[in-house]
Amino acid sequence: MALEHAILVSLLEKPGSGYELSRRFERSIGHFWTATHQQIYRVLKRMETDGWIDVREVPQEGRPDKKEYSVSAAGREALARWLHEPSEPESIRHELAVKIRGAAFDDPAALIAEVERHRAAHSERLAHYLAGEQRDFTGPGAPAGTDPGRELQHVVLRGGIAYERMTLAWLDDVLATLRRLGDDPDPRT
Amino acid sequence: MALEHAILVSLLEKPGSGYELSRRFERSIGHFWTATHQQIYRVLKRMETDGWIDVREVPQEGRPDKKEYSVSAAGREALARWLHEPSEPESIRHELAVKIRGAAFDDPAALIAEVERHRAAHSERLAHYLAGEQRDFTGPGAPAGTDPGRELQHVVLRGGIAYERMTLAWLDDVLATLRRLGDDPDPRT
DNA sequence: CTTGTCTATGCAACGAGTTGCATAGAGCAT
DNA sequence: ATGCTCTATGCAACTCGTTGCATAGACAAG
Repeated sequence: MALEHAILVSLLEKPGSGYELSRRFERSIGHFWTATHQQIYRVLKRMETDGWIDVREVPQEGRPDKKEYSVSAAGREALARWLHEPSEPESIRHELAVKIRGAAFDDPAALIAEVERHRAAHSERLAHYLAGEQRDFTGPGAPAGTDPGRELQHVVLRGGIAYERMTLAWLDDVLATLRRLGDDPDPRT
Repeated sequence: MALEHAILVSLLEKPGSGYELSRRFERSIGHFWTATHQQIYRVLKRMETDGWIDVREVPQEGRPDKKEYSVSAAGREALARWLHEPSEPESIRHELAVKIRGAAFDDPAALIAEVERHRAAHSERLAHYLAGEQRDFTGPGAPAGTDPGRELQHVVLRGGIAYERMTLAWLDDVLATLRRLGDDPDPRT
């Protein structure tokens, strides 16, 4: 039930259309919350009905018109209410972990390529986060000053970076374990 | 679409009833995959229809009878097929991250108690994982030997431990940031 | 003897999330 | 002309996941 609130935060950071939101959810926000354009359009409609957001038709040249959404006073209140509610610590759903335990009943070595694929994807994500951090926060061209919004965006990004680094180290551990089991499936023979 | 496969892995590790599975999903398996008993009963029924698992009525004393499920040959094949399919790297859904970015439009200091609650929960989980690791893998009473299944369970557990340690460090970073913003909301005043 | 807890299974309804498809204007390449 | 990609929005159908409720036997506490 947090997609509404993720959209509110994103629209407060910068108003935009459903399409633009879906692009943002592929990028910065998507690092910690994903959503398809379908979900976004449907939820935007409900939020509009509930009076959480205002719409403005924006005619454009060279491309279809868009509906630009921005957060209303009622939307800000809804966000504040949610921020003050307690929430549950996240439960992880790691498909790869299921596969690793499942590999005990199949060929562990067959998983190596799959784990390497995941490792490459996480490595790419880390590089992407680090580039974003340089660009927006720590690099020479990054804006100076102590804007609370920027500080908070930065600490969330640092979380993403820490997550990817931890995951890379763990996947190396997994690969070493799988290779060990492949080399030496049964030391008694 | 991995709940079926998580159940297959769990039943291969040890056959059991829907109730027992739901307990396991609260514990070891729940560390990387969660499910309520409702979901488990529904999926078990479908898996039985599909011939992936066999049932055995087990009369019990002092408690209601149970249906013990075990994986059939077709179930093992289904698991093997899934293991050889590529899967997408996980997308995280971190509600707390949304709240942290949202705090820029509310009072950042008001989030401190919430973050501390999460920190305590993760700290408890870490202690729980470490106790399990001692008991089952690294402690003096732990079984010796190089069973591939145990090795793989251990590497998954190490992943959980790494995740909780990383999360605790990040939450400390978040707390420091929130406190800094609270002490010094606007240095120009 | 009633209340509460634990084991054990399940239905019904709802909400969240995914997938496939459709439309439509603009620009670009062949 | 035709097909391809990008922006922009949306419907319909489906699966996944959660919540509330119901049943029922055994046991323990008051």
